[in-house]
Amino acid sequence: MSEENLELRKVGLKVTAPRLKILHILEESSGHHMSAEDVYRKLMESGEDVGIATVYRVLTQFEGAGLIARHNFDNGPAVYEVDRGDHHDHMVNVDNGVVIEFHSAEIEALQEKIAAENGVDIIGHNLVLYVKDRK
Amino acid sequence: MSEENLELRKVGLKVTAPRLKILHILEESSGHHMSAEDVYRKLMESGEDVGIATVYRVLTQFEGAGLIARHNFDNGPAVYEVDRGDHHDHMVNVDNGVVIEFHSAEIEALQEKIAAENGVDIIGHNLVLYVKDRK
DNA sequence: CTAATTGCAAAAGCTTTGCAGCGCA
DNA sequence: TGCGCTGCAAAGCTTTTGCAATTAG
Repeated sequence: MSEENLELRKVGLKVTAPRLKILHILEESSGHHMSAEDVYRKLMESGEDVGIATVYRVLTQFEGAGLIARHNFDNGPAVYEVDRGDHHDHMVNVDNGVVIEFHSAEIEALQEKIAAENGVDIIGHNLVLYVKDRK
Repeated sequence: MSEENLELRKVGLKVTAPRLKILHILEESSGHHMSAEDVYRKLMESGEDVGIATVYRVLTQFEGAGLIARHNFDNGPAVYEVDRGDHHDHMVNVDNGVVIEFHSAEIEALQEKIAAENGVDIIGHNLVLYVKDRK
């Protein structure tokens, strides 16, 4: 029984061909962020017979199960990446579309401090820096 | 000549009824964030005859002119607010939808530092904290 | 006068949903 | 076998666009 097989069982999802294929695509595209359309295109390229609706449904389930993380960069479609537990934020280079991941414990600490000052608890956050190459 | 009238001229936009009305709605709803649909609904309530397409076009123009700022909170439609030049980020209370604005010079400084470390310049950023009331 | 602006309706882009059939456990 | 899962097509929601008529400067 493969690892992906186990990952799916662990989160209570039936092990089906579409789910395995989609999870596999996301794992091998590690480093990139994939939109539902990107995943669907990859499936088509592999000659797989999976509907776009299934891609959306599976991505939503994976996200709910904590297997993947969803991000919304400004406009454009939502993108996903495998959630390795290492939280990070993103820098999007608007010149070439390259996405750099980063993490700042200091920023996170400041966020907590600000939330505390307002009497609330943070349950999630979204930080994206839009950048350009320095001339 | 009204102030709004001047604001429009200053950014090179013709002074038309739809633009004045939309700018007015945004200014009097200060504090809230308005989606295109929200603005359109207000126009309808006032018996104004403005198309939703015009609302979208005008909001886009206002944003380009720096009169207003656009935000994308997770899912849902884009929302706008008058840009008073005071940059700030947002905390969205997921329990009641309340949006709190905040600003942290420390966080901004850290962002600049991180960008510098990666050899890029920040041209914009997006920071939203999703929070809950503390129990 | 003339380019900018507008309303309408249609279309586009992304995502969700209804439904009947198929397949995992 | 039974419920979950799937593909397809249709619909939904937000936003954009083509076009002819209108209007600001």
